[in-house]
Amino acid sequence: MPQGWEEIRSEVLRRIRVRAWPPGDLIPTEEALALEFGCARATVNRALRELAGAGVLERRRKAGTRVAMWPVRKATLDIAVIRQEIEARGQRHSFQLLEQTTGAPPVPVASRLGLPPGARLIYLETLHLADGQPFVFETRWLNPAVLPTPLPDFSQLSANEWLVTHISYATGDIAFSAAAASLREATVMGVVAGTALFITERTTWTPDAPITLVRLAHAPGYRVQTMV
Amino acid sequence: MPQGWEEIRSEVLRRIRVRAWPPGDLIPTEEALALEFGCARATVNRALRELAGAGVLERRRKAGTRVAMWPVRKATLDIAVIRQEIEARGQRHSFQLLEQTTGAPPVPVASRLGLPPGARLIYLETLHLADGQPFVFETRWLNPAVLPTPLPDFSQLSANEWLVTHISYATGDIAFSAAAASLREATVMGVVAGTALFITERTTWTPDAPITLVRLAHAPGYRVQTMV
DNA sequence: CATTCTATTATGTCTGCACATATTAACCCC
DNA sequence: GGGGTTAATATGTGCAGACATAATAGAATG
Repeated sequence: MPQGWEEIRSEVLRRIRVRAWPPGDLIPTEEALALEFGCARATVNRALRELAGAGVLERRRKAGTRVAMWPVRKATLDIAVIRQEIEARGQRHSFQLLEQTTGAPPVPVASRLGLPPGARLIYLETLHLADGQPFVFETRWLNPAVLPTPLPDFSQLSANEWLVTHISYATGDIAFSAAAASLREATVMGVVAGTALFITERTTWTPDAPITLVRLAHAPGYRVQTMV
Repeated sequence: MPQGWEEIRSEVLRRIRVRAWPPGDLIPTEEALALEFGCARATVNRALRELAGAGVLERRRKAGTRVAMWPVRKATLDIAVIRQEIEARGQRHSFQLLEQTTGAPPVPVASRLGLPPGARLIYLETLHLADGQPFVFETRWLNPAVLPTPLPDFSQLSANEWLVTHISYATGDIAFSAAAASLREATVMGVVAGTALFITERTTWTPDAPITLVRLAHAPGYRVQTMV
């Protein structure tokens, strides 16, 4: 049994769960709770702030704190480097650089990266293997402006890993979807064309320039999982 | 330009991004940073704690704070009630209860919920529509022990919504995957069998008992998106 | 040389206080 | 009653100081 702000957090959560404080209800002020729990207001604040961050409470100055009417569950996913993800499963990671070219990307790619249609980008196709079996097929458009000259050798160190270690903490967005395997994907991954694949798409930016747009097609059976 | 702990957070992040503090690097102590920024240690602590929560920093007592070597990006997804999700797109939500039976679930379902193989559960099939078009096909196993008698009328208020409003803030886990549409799913959703569907699976618990296991098969084109 | 004990150190958390800020509720005046 | 101003209030954030805790590095021991 913890004590301190974590105990207050769980006690408040307990009261919400047993519906002592039902959804939409206004709960006591920080001051009142501090008095009840015999602690400083800052401690209560810490606990309630956490719950508000998790979407359980809604807080507004002067209006007070109320139990969220529509609990927008916030699921947090850990997005790791592919090699790490495979090794965390106890498997051996390897990869093959299947293609590397330079050219003008399709219009949707350029526009998503905020580049003019004629911009020249590097295009990479990499197959990542877990214990020798296809795991992820990575297709990537990469902005050469963020790379050194001469270019890194992406057949030795995967672009995935090179970027993480050489471009620190860019921002970006991630999307998940499902798609049927294209002929190319099917061939590379050794599955029947049309197989349902789990797709991850990421766009990454520095404050100044776009870095990369990558599409990861995961082998059948892949799952992204969270503990809430 | 903010000031206070948020300014410290962005300044630290900036230094990491420009590689003044490269991955794996030990950064100054809270005390040193407090001195540099001319604020209290608590303020620095707040900023660094946020960055550690985001996976950018790794902190250990006595060992100090270092820039994460393998940035495990934490993507946060908002999981809303289906009706809300549809209405947020500016579409009209409706649903049809297609089936409601009671019986022993398949063994994998029972074991995932931690129930004995013979336990009797309620089984529901619900189709959610957006502007009259199939949006999500929901198949759900529900523990009757958490329900009142008589049972709620799930043809009037969807199980999805009933649970959210009557069972406050349970815990659980969420998984995403891709799967080919089964014959049943294809028929219900009006797609060709084998179409790649985006699947969400959720297990939900109270502290005492399992509540529900639900599988959501989303219509083609569905995406889950995050801003990091 | 290996191992256990101990002191040191950086972070984790708490307290009590203060002031800032957003927002509501009350008030006044027309 | 309507509309705009003002006061009250709950949360947001800040500070300085204190002690707790974990983990390391060094000292003492076999």
